[in-house]
Amino acid sequence: MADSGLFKGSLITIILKLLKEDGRMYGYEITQKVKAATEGKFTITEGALYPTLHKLEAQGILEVEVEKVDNRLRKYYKLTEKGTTETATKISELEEYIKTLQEIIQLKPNLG
Amino acid sequence: MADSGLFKGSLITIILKLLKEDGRMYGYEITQKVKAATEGKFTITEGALYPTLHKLEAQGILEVEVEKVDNRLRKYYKLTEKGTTETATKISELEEYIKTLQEIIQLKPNLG
DNA sequence: ATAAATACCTAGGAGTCAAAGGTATTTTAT
DNA sequence: ATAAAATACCTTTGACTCCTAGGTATTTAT
Repeated sequence: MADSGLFKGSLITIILKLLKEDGRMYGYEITQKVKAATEGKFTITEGALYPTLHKLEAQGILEVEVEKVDNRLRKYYKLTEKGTTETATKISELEEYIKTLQEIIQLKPNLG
Repeated sequence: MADSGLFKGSLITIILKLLKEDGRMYGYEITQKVKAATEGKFTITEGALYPTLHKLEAQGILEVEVEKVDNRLRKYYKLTEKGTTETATKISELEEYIKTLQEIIQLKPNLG
């Protein structure tokens, strides 16, 4: 997709997945991790990320621990119990969606 | 994704892919084909489809042939030459996107 | 006779993400 | 020493995509 942006719904699932694997992360760390893990193919912008983190926190999916490192603020996010369940759901929905999408994209011409 | 709608960008690619395989199709036919091919998992709504067809036509990606069948109007769409190129691009972009998405979703925990 | 299916359409709204701006500190390069 | 880049947070506004909900008209099934 070059730089035509993230797919609808994928942002939240990506965040949850990273938190599932890493235990806890702070916002800036998430942006860097995604960039590194995808070799720059995906970029999570801060304008999308921070509001989403706040929303997930308000929904009880994430919880926050604030820490001061080198006089700079860091807000570490991690999954709540509800968030862990939600993550599993989101990931399998995404996998299911991708599977269906691939089936369509790989449709062969009607022979005959 | 249950019925939480199509991913951003996938609608156009799906339309183009179907037209690539079928040669020409009319709007209503596209909605039925997608429903059938995905066993109801994807539904292309008419409110999304028709404006998109018009847009693609305006962009010179599709062209139209109007026919009257049983006194009912049908607008058959097919790819222009430009549309054929565009289709190839969109499909490989989508495949690339899916690949990256899967890499993220299948990330394993950092051992150690 | 009525409902469902076929076939087209649009206006308005909801939701997701990005662009572009802001603050403040620390590190690196000059 | 100074300037720039990186780290780390944030919000407002807007673009874009798709859906909801309505509409018209004909044909087929009940």
